Amino acid sequence: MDTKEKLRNAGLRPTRQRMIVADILLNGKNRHFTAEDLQNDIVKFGEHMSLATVYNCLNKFKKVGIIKQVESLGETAVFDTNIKHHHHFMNEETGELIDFNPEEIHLNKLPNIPKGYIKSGLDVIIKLRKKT
Amino acid sequence: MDTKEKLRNAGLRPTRQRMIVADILLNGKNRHFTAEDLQNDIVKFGEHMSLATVYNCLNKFKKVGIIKQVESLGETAVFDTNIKHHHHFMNEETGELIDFNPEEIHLNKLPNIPKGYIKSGLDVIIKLRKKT
DNA sequence: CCATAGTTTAAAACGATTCTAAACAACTTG
DNA sequence: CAAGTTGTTTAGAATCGTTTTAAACTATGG
Repeated sequence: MDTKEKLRNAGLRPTRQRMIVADILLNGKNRHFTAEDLQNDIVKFGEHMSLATVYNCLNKFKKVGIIKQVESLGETAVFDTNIKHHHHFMNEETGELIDFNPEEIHLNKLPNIPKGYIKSGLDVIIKLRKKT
Repeated sequence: MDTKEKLRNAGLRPTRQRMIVADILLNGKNRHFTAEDLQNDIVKFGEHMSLATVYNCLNKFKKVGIIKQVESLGETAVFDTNIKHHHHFMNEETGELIDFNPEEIHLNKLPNIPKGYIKSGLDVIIKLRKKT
């Protein structure tokens, strides 16, 4: 399936800019990147695109599920008076956090730590929605 | 132990502003809050403080371990071409991410979901440091 | 008290992201 | 394929959260 078709299947107009981005991103290899990373890649690719367009494009791709955005707890810093190690429930709609203790979760198999690294922490976020 | 002593024990000068913040935060009840939330509380408390000071203060408190900042993956949006459900290793020093599959982690006990909510997701972040 | 080093502040600077509004390009219809 | 509609791109401005600047201020140790 070529890029144009991929975009159409996703319900997106195959514009010049989206084709470029799709060609760079959807080559089978997975990657993590910021909007600026991608803009740099676009330049290396011999093209140019305004950062606003990069964002537009990524947000559309995200909306139709071609890519994901890595989970983060939003853009503003949240502080916590609970200094014991603990995990969080997060209300997806509001961003509101609720603590839970590490004893309430049991992890008995953990992935192998990549070579050359040691584990320095582990955080679990359980996302919640209001029951309807 | 009074507030002044608490701050001194932590190695911080007990300034007027820090006393106010400590009095508001360290009352035994845990809470999540942003810098702006706290500034509003300070106003309700009948005091005033510039937002820069609120940030300074929270960052110092964080540094000495009186409070924590809720984990987040930094301030810039990170996108991911891997759209399957997966978790992340994160290099704490660089922010670099590495995926791992959900099968590589076994969660056999999960905390009770708060009343009125349903679980809509679960993310694990394992933080890494370079082995020395 | 004095001197020093640390702290507070308003205002400016900053970096990431979104918005604006105008030019433009893709799609639909006839 | 022409014309009109609708969606997209863009530069530049705007916004938001946070940090820096530089000057006034304050806690601390002698």
